[in-house]
Amino acid sequence: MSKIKDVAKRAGVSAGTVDRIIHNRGRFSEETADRVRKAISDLNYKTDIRARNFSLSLKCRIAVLMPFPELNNDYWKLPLEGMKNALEELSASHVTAEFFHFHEYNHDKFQNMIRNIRKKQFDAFVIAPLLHDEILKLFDTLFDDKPVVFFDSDIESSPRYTYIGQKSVEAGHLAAKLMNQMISGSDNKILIITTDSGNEHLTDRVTGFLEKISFKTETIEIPVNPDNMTEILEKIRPKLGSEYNGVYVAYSSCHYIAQMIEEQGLEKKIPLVGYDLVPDNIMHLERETISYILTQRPIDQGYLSIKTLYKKIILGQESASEQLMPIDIITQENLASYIRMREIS
Amino acid sequence: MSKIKDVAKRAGVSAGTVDRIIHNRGRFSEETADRVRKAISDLNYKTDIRARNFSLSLKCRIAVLMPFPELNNDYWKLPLEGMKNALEELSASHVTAEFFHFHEYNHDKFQNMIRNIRKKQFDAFVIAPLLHDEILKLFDTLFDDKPVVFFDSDIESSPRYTYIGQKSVEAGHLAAKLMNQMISGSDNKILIITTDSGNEHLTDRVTGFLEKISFKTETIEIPVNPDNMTEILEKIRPKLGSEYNGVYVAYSSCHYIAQMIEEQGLEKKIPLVGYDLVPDNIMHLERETISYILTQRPIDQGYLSIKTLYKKIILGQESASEQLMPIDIITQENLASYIRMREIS
DNA sequence: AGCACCTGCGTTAACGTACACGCAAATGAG
DNA sequence: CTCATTTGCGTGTACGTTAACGCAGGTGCT
Repeated sequence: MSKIKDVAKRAGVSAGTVDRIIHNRGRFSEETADRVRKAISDLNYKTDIRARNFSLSLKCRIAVLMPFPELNNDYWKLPLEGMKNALEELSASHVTAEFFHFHEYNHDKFQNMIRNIRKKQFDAFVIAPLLHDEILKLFDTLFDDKPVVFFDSDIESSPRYTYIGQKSVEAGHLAAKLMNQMISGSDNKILIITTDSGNEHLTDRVTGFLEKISFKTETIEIPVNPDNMTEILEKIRPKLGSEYNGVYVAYSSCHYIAQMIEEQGLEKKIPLVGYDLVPDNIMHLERETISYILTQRPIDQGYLSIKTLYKKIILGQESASEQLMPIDIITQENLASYIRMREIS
Repeated sequence: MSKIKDVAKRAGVSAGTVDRIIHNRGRFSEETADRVRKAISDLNYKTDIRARNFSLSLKCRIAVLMPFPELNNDYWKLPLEGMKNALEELSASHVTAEFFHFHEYNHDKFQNMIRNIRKKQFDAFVIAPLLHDEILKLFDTLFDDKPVVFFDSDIESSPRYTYIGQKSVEAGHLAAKLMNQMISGSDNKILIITTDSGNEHLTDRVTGFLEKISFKTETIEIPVNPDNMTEILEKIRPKLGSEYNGVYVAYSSCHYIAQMIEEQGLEKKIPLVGYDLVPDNIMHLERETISYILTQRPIDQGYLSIKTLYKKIILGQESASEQLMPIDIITQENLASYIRMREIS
């Protein structure tokens, strides 16, 4: 391995000059630059990243903007867990993060949070961009040219660095295939449950499902923060097993239905497909009141978000502009193996 | 962040002494050691890993011992791919590997390979320990105290550092559940295909399957390197769809059966469950002649094998002694998302 | 007592890069 | 022709840890 001094000697200049030419800073003549560049390629010089890191003692201070972890049936705890894993792994590399949480529908508090972020210095951002418009405005006023990673959902029109996430239409297709397979006979009806949040993932998961399902369907939209949840559920209860022969829940609230199925003594008789390995869903998978849970690796999404910024800022390695997770099928039989995996990090 | 000199000052000694005490090397008195340890905890001193790496300029030269990549229907290309990804990511950290491939049943050539390995210097080993006894002998004569990672299968009695792999009985259970779900009626028979290799994973996958399958079964053992493969297949062909109502292949050769199913025009009529995303299986998944493929993330196994050694040798971070992969269910609908994932890293 | 050896610890160079500083030569303005 | 400014490049130091080296004082042996 040749060093910067070797290059300098070969080009007949000093190490300082080589450094200036490599980083295109300070002043130098084009002729020397050519000689130096030739020497670099002759010797196959690569700057020693360890010495570089040591010398620069780069820091990577990340601000994470995402909903409160306990929202959506603890869903947001999952990417959070992945981020914490990455941060621990990289703690020695001076990668740190500060977390800023918000409610999806409280714009005032969001603005307040942004004011807090402005008071501090960050080198990069990880964001679940649920509040499209608010986030877009920040590119001019807050992010400057600092790298921004979106996870969970994307704003394609934005100058973000990378999106780490999911393809939800495909997930809907898969859910429909599993449902089709579990139900025999033709005169059946599937209940689809979603919310009125306007969340793109949810509409995509429903659209995909409808494209491939072989049975009649009926869709119920549950409000985001329902004050009358029991009432809604009670309307569904009597129809389970009679009118509805299967249930598809497009988000993490699947366990509510599982609970009712269990109370009605209909386990294993009503196929139930939902999303996300949140604690209540795990419990019902174990009892087989939920047939299948689909996930797009939220823990990995969190992990990769931090890791991607580390690679860019500390190692100077670029990543793909889109990193899409596979759709995992989880059922009673492989659940344990998934939960074990979490402990690996 | 306090530095080693701060600790030294506080304990009234020099930096060299602190270093010796931290690493428990050289000579020092217990009294000074106590003072220094107190100073370390008072100041919450952590050795700066970047400075440490820079100073030591640690190298991690890994020898990888595994079957030739093209064996088992290209199966071994998968962990190999994961290792190459890790090596590229870590190239800047002076992690390098040399690959030594063997045939599972050629002991002479294996010994020859070992002689070649002895000629060079390695800091760590990654091994698919298919030849149990041969590998066990190497702990005394080759590995010394260097860390050894086993992947794919394990030798629990050995002093290896970590095992990265699979739980195959569970995979068999899952395969049976999927098969049960795809077949209605009761008077059915499932064909089970395995080999006579004695490979533990295969027997476990069959055992697990038998524990949970609801139908009659018949098992055919195909020799490892069959000279009469066509003959064997032709015996099966006429029974497909008549005698056998489903096929379970416990290893990566599933595509042979898929091919026959296609030729007989029995697509989607005969459920077929197999293992591993090798190219031929991918093709048949797309055509839906294979219903489900199960995998235990061989690419990740390779990736983690290298990464684990990097963490230990370069970062000084220990890993769990067993890292088990989840069992992934792959079908036509989520296949694309899995293949996309490969390109992330 | 004399000598060899051991113990505990301080000193120092080395690792390779980045960057601030400043000198000398070249250039330009008047 | 002089002085100020710009250009091109060399010098030197900092970054924090490691580990070789060696010194001073103590211990043990003959």
